[in-house]
Amino acid sequence: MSLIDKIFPDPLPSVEEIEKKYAPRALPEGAKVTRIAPSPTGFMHIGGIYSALISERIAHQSGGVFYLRIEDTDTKREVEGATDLISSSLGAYGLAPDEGVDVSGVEHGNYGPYSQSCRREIYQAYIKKLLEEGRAYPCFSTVEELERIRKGQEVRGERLGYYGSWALSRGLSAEEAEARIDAGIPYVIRYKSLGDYNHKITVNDTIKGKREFPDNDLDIVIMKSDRLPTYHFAHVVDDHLMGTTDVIRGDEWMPSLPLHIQLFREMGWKVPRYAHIAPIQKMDGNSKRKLSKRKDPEASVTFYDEEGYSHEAVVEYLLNLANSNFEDWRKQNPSADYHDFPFSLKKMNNSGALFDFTKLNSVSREVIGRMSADEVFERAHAWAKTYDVDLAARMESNRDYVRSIFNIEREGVRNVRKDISKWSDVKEEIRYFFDDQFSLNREAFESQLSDNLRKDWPEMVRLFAEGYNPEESKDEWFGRMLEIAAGLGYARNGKEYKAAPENFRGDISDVVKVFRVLITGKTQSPDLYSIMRVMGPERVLKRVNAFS
RNA sequence: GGUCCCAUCGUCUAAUGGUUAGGACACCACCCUUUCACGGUGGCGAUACGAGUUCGAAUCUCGUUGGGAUCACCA
Repeated sequence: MSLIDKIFPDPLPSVEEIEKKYAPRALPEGAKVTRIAPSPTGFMHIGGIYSALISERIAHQSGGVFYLRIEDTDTKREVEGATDLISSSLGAYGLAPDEGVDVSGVEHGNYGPYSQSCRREIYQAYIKKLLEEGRAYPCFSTVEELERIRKGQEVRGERLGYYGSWALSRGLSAEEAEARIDAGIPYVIRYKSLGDYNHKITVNDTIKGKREFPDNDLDIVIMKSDRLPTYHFAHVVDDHLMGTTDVIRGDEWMPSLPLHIQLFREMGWKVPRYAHIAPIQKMDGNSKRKLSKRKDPEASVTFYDEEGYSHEAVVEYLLNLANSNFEDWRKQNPSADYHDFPFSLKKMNNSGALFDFTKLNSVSREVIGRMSADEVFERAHAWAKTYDVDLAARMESNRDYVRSIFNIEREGVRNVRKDISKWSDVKEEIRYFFDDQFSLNREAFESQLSDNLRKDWPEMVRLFAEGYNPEESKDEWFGRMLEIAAGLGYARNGKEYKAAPENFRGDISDVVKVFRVLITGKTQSPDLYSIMRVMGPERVLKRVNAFS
């Protein structure tokens, strides 16, 4: 039995068979095939959505295909249910792939299987071929040995890695290798690199542009001792077979680009276009770092769900981060679908951007500002059902009431009020409309008033209650406010007051403030007249007369 | 340490050798106004530093400084 038979004793498909099965895709000219290839670690990073969004746009904008491939070759890190999380997150953000595993766990597409753990034989077939051609070899170095090599390189000031004379197993004879396999010594398969470190290769990245690197001369591991491929090898095999035209991935892969290109050429395959995207970062002290799974809650997509950021808002924010001209486009096309925005990889910046909550909130307020009251209700309610059941119940039993609260300064208004940036804001926004959640004591009330107001409010309240007509129009209501103001020595408007403050006890805004605080408990609220109409006369009078 | 990369307002960025260095978010002021908000107008605010090339540099070159990525049987 030869060395190769000892490594692969079981029958493997031939590479010809495999190639035949994965026929080139019949796609129109210019159509791009992209993928999102996450590891099922049980964590969905916002950067994953970012990269998926970019890949999805590039594919679908060109009439191509966007697919999902699960990179589960690291069995140690794998977490159960992780694939579901990936599929459902993509689905939720409107990024459902054309091929790959969907939310219900069913696989679609003709280029599968789309989980690397199910493609073991495919990788092995190609590794076997490499072995037969003498382009790969088994390596028996232990971790300790590797560590020793590294130390040796360090003390000599030499470059780190498994290459040249440091590549101990490279020169092993077939007999020696067989003997070790027979002895049950664990091994990996390494690619025998022919690259010359002193030779520079140039790569052309769609985002980063032309880059020069020393060629790869490292004999990297292509098959681990668990007989699964490493990322490097799986990437090359899969993206070839699955017909990826544009590999869009995080720029932490940039340094291994010479290796990947070398591998593509070794296999005799067309090298895809590469686009490396810079990570979303965060300020940590004086330096920037990637959004961290451990330290930053906002790194996880679940955070946005919990906070109640709408998916559109997150998408628009991300789009904005990727192509800063998106916001100009949005201004020009306020009601257009974001899918109509011409996304461009070239417009992406090649250093990472800092995540900015303030901007996210702003984008988000705009997004919600575009929604109808019904939409706001439905969306907020859907969120509340999972994240705030009390709120959900309240909304359900007061459907029309809450809907009309949402409609204050919304539909039919020139400029929509924008005070909700996420669904978790809703609770606070509607709280004071409910008697059981509204409480205001005299002290709290008076503490928000000026000295003059503290003296005058009982009279204001008396006058208000006296003339209150629940059916009055906004103008009538305001007319009465003006009368009350004038009668008590308050200016009719701020201008008048400012011109001669010594002549007045305050201005109309002070008068309104008394009622605003009585009715809402706050000095800030939407249009008071609308609030009163929504609340109804009973509630209004009760609150206005609370301390009289 | 080796390799590679990056550097414009606080943040995201525009300006591909000639602009009063533009916009958005945030902040401030004013206007509108029934407080707040929305909206409108304006303001604050940047080419990291040092040389060089050029009539002219944010832009090209070199250096300095600062920052990032990577150097696994992880992806």
